Amino acid sequence: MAEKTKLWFLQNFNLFKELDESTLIEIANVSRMDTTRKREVIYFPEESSNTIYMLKQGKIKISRISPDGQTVTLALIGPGEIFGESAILGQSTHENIAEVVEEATVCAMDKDTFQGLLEKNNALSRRVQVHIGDRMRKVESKIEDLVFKDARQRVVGFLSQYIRSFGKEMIDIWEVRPFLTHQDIAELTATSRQTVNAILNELKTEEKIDYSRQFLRVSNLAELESLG
Amino acid sequence: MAEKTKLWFLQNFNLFKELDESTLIEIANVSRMDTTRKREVIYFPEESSNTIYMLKQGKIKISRISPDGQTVTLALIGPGEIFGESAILGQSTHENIAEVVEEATVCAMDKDTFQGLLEKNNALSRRVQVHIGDRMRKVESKIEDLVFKDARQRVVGFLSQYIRSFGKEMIDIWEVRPFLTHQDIAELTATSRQTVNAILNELKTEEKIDYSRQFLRVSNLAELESLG
DNA sequence: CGGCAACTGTCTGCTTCAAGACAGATACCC
DNA sequence: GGGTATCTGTCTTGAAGCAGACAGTTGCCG
Repeated sequence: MAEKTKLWFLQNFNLFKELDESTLIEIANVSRMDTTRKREVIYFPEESSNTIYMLKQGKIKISRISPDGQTVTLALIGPGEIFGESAILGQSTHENIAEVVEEATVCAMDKDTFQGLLEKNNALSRRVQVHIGDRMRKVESKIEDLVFKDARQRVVGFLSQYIRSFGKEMIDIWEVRPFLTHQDIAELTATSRQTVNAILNELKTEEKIDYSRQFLRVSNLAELESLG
Repeated sequence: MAEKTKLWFLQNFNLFKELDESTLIEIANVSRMDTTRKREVIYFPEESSNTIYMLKQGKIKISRISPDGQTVTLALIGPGEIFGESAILGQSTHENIAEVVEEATVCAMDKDTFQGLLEKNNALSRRVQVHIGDRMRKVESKIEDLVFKDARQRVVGFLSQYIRSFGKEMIDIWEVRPFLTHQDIAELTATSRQTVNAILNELKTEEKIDYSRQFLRVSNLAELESLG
C-alpha cells in the first residue's frame, strides 16, 4: 500500500489525532496494512501477542470459546478503534480470538515499537489509557447486564448500542446495514440463537424494529433504548 | 501517621518495588494513609473519581448495584493492590462502589500527581499497565465464567481462587480466615445466597471443603480446582 | 440457473436457579 | 448476660431460557 495512503489513514485515526506529522510518518514506516475478509481470524487464543492492531474499516469481534465450542463475544470493534491491546498490558499470549465479522482493513504494528511511542509521547499515552478505560467500562457493563438483565433486555440493549455506534440516522429513522446473523447476536448477548430469533420477531410485531438479513431499522430509537 | 512508617509501607508495595528512594519519598509526601472498618464505603457510584488508592491490608470489594438493590461484585482487592484506577483511565465519576469487607488500611493519592509520576517514570508506568491488564483479564474471565459455567462451578472456582490468593498453606492444608458470608460469595459469583448455602454444604458433605464463619479449609486444593 | 450451505422460524420438553418464607444459630454490644 | 441484628439452613414454587428437532427460506457459487 502506498505510504501516502497509509499516512492519510493514520491522520484520520482517532487515537492519533493531534499527533505531530513526524511521529505519524514514523508510525507509518513501522506499520503494515492488510485487508481481510469475513470469517478470517486475526489471532487465536494461545497465540503469542506482540502486535497492536488498528481497524480502518469493517468490524472485528473479540470472543472466547469454551472447550465444548460455546462462544461469547466480549467486544465488537469498529472503524477507528484499536484491538490486541492486551499485548501492551503485559500479556504474552492471547486468551481471546479476534475474528472478522465484516470485511476489514487493518493496520498492524509491533507492540514494542508502540510501547516506545507511548514512552516518548505522553499525549498518545493518555489517549491509550482512556481507550483502555473505555474497554474496561464496557466489559464491566457487560457483567452488570448479564447479572441484572434478562435475555430480552440484553438483546434490546445491544441493538440500541449497535445501531447507535454503527448506523446512520436518516430523517428520524436509524439504519445499519448489513445486519448481523442471529447467531452473532446470540454470542454478543450471551443467549441462544433461538431466543434471539423469538425476541427479534416479537420486537418486529410490536413495531419497535424492522429488519431483514441486510438491514436493521429503528424508527424510535429513544423508545427502544428505554426498554434495554 | 509517621512518614517513616509510610515510606516503609510504600517500599513493600508491589507496584513500587525497584523504584528509587527519592521517588518513594516524593510519593510518601503526597499521599495520606487511613484506616477503615468493615462495611465502610470508600467511594460511591457517581462520586467524582480523582484519587488512586493503594491497599496495605484488609480486603475491599468493588461492586455494582442495580436500581432494585441487587449487587454484583466485580473484584475483590487484597493487600498490595491498587484500586480506583478508573481515575487514570479517563473516567471522571465512579460507576462502581468500593466497600471494605475486612478492616483495611488504605493509602490514597491524587490522580494527577500519580499521572505525573507515571509520565516521569516509565518503569512505574509499565507496572501500572500490567496491573490494569491483570484486572482486564480477570473481568473478562468473569464474563466467560458467567456464560460457560453453572452456579456450582462458579462457586467452586471462586473458593479455589480465594483460598489461593488470601489463604495460607499449612502442611498440605490450605486455610483462610476469616471466611466470607454466604451473601458476599453470592455477590461474587452472581448467584443467590440460598444457592451458595446449598453448594457449600454439598461440598462439606463431600469432604471437599471444611468451613465455619471464621475459616475455610481445603485439604486437596488441586482436586477442588479441577471441579471449577 | 440449479443445488447446496448457511440462516431463519417454531414447537417441545427439561433443567437450573431465583425468590419467598420462616425457623434456628451466632455474635455483637450495651 | 440478655436482647437484637445478622447470618445460616431448608423447603417449595415458578419462571426463564437452553437445546434438540426439523421444516422452510435465502442467497451464493459453480
